[in-house]
Amino acid sequence: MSTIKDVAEAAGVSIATVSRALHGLPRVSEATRQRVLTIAADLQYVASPSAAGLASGQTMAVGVVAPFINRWFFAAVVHSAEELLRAAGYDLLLYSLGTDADERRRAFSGNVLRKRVDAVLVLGLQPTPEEVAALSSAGGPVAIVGVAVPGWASVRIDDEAAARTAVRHLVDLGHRRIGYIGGEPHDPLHSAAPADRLRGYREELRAAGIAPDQQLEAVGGFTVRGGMDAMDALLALADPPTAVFAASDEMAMAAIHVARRTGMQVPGDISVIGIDNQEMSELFDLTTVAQPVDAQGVLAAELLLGALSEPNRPRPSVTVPTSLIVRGSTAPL
Amino acid sequence: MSTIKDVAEAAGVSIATVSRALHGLPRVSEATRQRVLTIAADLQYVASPSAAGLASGQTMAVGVVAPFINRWFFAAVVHSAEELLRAAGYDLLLYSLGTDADERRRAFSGNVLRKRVDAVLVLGLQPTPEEVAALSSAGGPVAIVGVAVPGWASVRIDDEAAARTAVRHLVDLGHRRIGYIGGEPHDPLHSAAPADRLRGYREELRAAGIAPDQQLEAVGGFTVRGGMDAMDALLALADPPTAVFAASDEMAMAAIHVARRTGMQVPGDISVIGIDNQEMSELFDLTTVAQPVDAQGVLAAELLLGALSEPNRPRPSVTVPTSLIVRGSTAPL
DNA sequence: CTGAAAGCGCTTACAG
DNA sequence: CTGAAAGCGCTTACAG
Repeated sequence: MSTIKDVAEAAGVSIATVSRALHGLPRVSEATRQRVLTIAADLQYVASPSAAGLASGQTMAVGVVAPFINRWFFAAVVHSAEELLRAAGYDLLLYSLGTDADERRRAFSGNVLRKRVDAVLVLGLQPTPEEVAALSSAGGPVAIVGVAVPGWASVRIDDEAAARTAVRHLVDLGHRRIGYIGGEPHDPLHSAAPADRLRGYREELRAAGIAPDQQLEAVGGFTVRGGMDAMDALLALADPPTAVFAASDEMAMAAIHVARRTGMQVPGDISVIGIDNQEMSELFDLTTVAQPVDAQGVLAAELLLGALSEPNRPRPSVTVPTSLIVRGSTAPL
Repeated sequence: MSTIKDVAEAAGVSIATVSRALHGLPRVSEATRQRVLTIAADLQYVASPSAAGLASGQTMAVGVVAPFINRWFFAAVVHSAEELLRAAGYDLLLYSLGTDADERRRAFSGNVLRKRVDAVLVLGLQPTPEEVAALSSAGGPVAIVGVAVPGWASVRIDDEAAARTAVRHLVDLGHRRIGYIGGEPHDPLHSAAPADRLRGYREELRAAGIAPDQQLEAVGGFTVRGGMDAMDALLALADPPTAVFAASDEMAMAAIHVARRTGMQVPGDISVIGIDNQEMSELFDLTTVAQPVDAQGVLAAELLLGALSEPNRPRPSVTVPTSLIVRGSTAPL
């Protein structure tokens, strides 16, 4: 495990020169730089991140804060953001919060992240004003995916518009009794998307002259299990819906499964539409509103890297477009 | 952003005493300890990981090396391992390798991880002997999920046995012409499971007196897209299979979709079985060999923490059981 | 029980 | 173009 001193001795220069050469700084002769580079490679020298971080004040790490890493959207975004971040020399520190409020407080307190990372990427969480203040005071730039936060760079889809697109599609097919499968009413994670999607659902119904009916709004919690339970509840209604809009593809697929298990035809007896367009959706022949997930990860990484290199640059708020993908799970009433 | 000096001054003690008090070390009076703790909390003091790491030689971080973080198995294992690791005070550094050979070499070189993390958790990769040597020489303990490596703690299922269970189920139903959908023949990631599952498939066929037929072995690459293509190929055979064993649920679901799209009934015309038992599988009424994914993540974390606290303890190799889950995608010939 | 001091391995003005 | 030296914020023997 060689240190900078080993490299310096082998090269016959000071450790300061080694440091400069390795960082591509000026004030090192080309000949010296080459010699140092060669020797460093020979010795398999890698600077100690702890020492470099202590001396420079930079950790060269980015914290990724998400509710769950094992959910399609978050995993996909992290995956596509990682490549850029790593190429820029940053390591990724993972903080998946689960539903633990304490864990969340810790991650957002700023004190933990402040000394560990240079920047933070927040996924799918709606931070409270206190959390925004705490994380912002940590000093480093923050980028957030899924919701716009003043002062932070953000990337998201227009959740309300996406929901309206989905409902509009069902309305256009002649449906009037349209169910909704969404998130928890009191989401401990304060995710942003669910509330916007619910609002979009209601708005588009109203725009079509349909009065929203609370009975038609079921809780799916963005899980397969929850989606099944929600669909069970909707089908048990005295006056069940003829179409269902689920706020995620996973819940939509669960809904289709439940409908079929009950002996109903999809879309013959009931139409189902989701949001996401994930890999599996094609297998269910699911009509859905597609959101570009790779693009969101890449954009978030780019915004973060931009903020890191130009701290005073304004922090953009980017909205990426969604698009209706009509497959076979929806049909005219 | 308070430092240990701020705490020391406020408490009227030396920084050495603050450090001891905060770490729960002996040789600090209870009264002093309490005072320091209170003041540290007031000041929201958190020790700088860089400084602590440089001084102590411990990073309090664990590196997670996996091919893809956005695949069901890896995401689920990371998720369940994270909780324990974090509770023990370790941060998680994510290294997802993709298919980039250079990136893989870097992660496995030992030099990168050595100075960044105290231990490494490898997921679903079959390291070469050189990689084992390199990572082992880094000094810290390594745990690996998905394959046994001498000298490393490991957690896995018996992939060959799981495959045999799946094939045996089909054979018991009377099938003789059984297709296989598996990984790439020349997997750049050297994943371990695919080869073992293929071997199990062939072995069980032989045990049933059936000669393996290369034509029935299709490449699905563990993706939905690949699974669909593989099934297309199998169904296009002059003498197509009456049953298909896919090495993952995702590929199995893709196979079912393709069969149905072709107008076939599942399981009426063709039976399909997978491995995993992930959340979605119930939606496809998929018969599968279940593997306990949470347990694997938890066990891997425990083995790693155990090795961290007792470096000389032997490194166990744990095999967790799989079980056949019979649903509705398989039927007698 | 407590403190002074060395040292961890770098980066970065400052001199030359 | 290069080096000596200070300093980053801790931990940890060593004294007392």
